Amino acid sequence: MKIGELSRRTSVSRDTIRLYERLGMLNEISRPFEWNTYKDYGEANVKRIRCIKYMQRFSFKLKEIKEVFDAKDANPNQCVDKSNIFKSKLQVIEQEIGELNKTRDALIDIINH
Amino acid sequence: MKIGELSRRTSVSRDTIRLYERLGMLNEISRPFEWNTYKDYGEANVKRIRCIKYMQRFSFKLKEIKEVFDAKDANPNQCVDKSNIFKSKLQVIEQEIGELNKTRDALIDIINH
DNA sequence: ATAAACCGTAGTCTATAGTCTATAGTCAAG
DNA sequence: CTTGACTATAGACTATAGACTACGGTTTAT
Repeated sequence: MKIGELSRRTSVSRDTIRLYERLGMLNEISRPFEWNTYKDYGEANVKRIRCIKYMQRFSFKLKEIKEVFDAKDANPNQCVDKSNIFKSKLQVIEQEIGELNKTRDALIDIINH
Repeated sequence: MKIGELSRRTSVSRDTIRLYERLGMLNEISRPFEWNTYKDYGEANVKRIRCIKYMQRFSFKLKEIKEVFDAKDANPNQCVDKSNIFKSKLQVIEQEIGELNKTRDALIDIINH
C-alpha cells in the first residue's frame, strides 16, 4: 500500500510515518513501479505502527521500540520477551513517580512552611 | 567578580552562566575595564543562580523563573507571591503523578495480564 | 485538459537546557 | 617571554518526536 493508505489505516500522519521509516523502524518497503518513485509499504507495517503507538503509551522512546524491532528482525523465530521489557519500564516509571512524590512533598513543605 | 569566580561560587559552569545571561536572567553586569572586554558580575547574581537551581528542583522552567525575576525587577519593593507560584506548580506535579500512576497500573496489568 | 490530491526528497523549525567548538584577545607565573 | 589559564562572541550540536515547507513529479477526477 502507499503511504497515504498506511496513514489512513493507522491514523498516523505521513510525516510521522516517514520519520519512522528514516529511523529504520519499518520494513517491507519497496519501489515496485518503474514509471514513478512511489513506494509500497507492506502490510506488516500496519502492525508495526500500531505497536509503536501502543508502546509509546508506556513512555517507550522510539529508540527503545526500534531496538525491540531489531531484535525481532535479527531473530524472527525467537519470541521477544515482552514481560521483561515491560518490567524494566515499570521500574523506570516507579522511580519517576518516586522523584515526583519527593518534589511534591518538598513543595507542600514550602507552601505550608 | 568575573565569570570564573561566579562559576566557582555557584558550581555552575561558565557556559551555563552565559546561557542564563543570554536569556536575560542575570543583572548587574558591567564592563568596567577599558583595556579588555571582561565583564563584572555583581554579587546579586550568586543569589540569582542559586535561586534558579532551587526552583529547577521543583521543575520550574528557566522561562518561568525568568518571569519571576522580571516581576521582581519591575517592582523591586513588592514581595513576590511565592506561595501561589509554588501552589500552581504543585498542581502540575500532581497531575504528572496521576498520569504516571495510570501508566504504571496499565503496565502492571500487562505484566500480570 | 486541468485542478486537486497524492507522492518523493531534503531541509528547517518547535521546546528544553545546556555543552562544545572555533576564534581571538588577555592575564599571571615561571 | 612563553605557556597555561582565563575571558568574550558566535554558532553548532545533543536528545525527543514530530510538524511544516519547498520543490518537483504523478495520478485521479471532472
